Amino acid sequence: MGSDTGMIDRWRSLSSCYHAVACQLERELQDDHDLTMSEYETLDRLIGVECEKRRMQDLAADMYLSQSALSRTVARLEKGGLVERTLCQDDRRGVFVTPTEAGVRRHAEARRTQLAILAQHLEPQPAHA
Amino acid sequence: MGSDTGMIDRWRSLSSCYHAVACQLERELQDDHDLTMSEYETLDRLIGVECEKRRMQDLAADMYLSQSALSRTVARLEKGGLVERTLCQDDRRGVFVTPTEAGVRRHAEARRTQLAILAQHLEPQPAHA
DNA sequence: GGACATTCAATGCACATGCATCTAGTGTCG
DNA sequence: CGACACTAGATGCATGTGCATTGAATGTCC
Repeated sequence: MGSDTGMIDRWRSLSSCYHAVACQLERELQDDHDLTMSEYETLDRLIGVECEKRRMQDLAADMYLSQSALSRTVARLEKGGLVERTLCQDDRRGVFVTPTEAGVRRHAEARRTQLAILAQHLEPQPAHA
Repeated sequence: MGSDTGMIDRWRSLSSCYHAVACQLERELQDDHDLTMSEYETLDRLIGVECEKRRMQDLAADMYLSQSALSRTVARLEKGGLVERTLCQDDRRGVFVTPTEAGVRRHAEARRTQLAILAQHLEPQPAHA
């Protein structure tokens, strides 16, 4: 039970740290760049990869979003002109998602906001500088 | 920029760890105890304290929930018979929230689920056993 | 005491999410 | 070829959330 409370403490600090960062990210990405955190993360996954074409499913794999949430997130990004959805010829069930030029720009801008916020919250303890 | 990517990595692992735990908590608390994670957390804050009377505002203070979300969470708990809301006599704007007997029981049951899940995810790295 | 700012909690509203379902395209086995 | 299981992604629906506002009670200043 000593270990129980230790575990709970770790969970609480993990949770509160996460929420502190997430809330601020959500707010500032929205205010300054008109992006949801999920939208930013999605763009980020699309751009941080050599091959700039990814199927929905591949995206979903390393994101915390459910399949339906991702589908709608991509729909929003497309509506905003930040990504394009194209049918996959090999397997016509699949959908390729590619960032547009505007998407790349928006991501670059938003990234600065993200870095600033992360620095603010995560910098103090440079576990492995 | 080396430090940037380190920071981003830390954020990603924080985020993915949080979501892994949170998703499972959300699901199992719901399925086994008919509780939202927020509802459980609220009960937890009410019970983990000697003085068993807390104003909404005090609750909100050490929770990640917004004021409105907390208000509705407490409303749901009350509807489910797990807490009671009573007017605060000193300051009649305030509201005291107290767990009912059923609330205490439900919390105790749910706590076992929580501990099991936390152990599963957080135990592997006993940073300070 | 009376007007005005402030605080606590509740509520209208818009929205992102997850679950379950649906549609369409693929694979498989006879 | 034809039936049936399976997979990819979209969508209906219910719900939990945050922001902005409201309503009531309190504090403050003259």
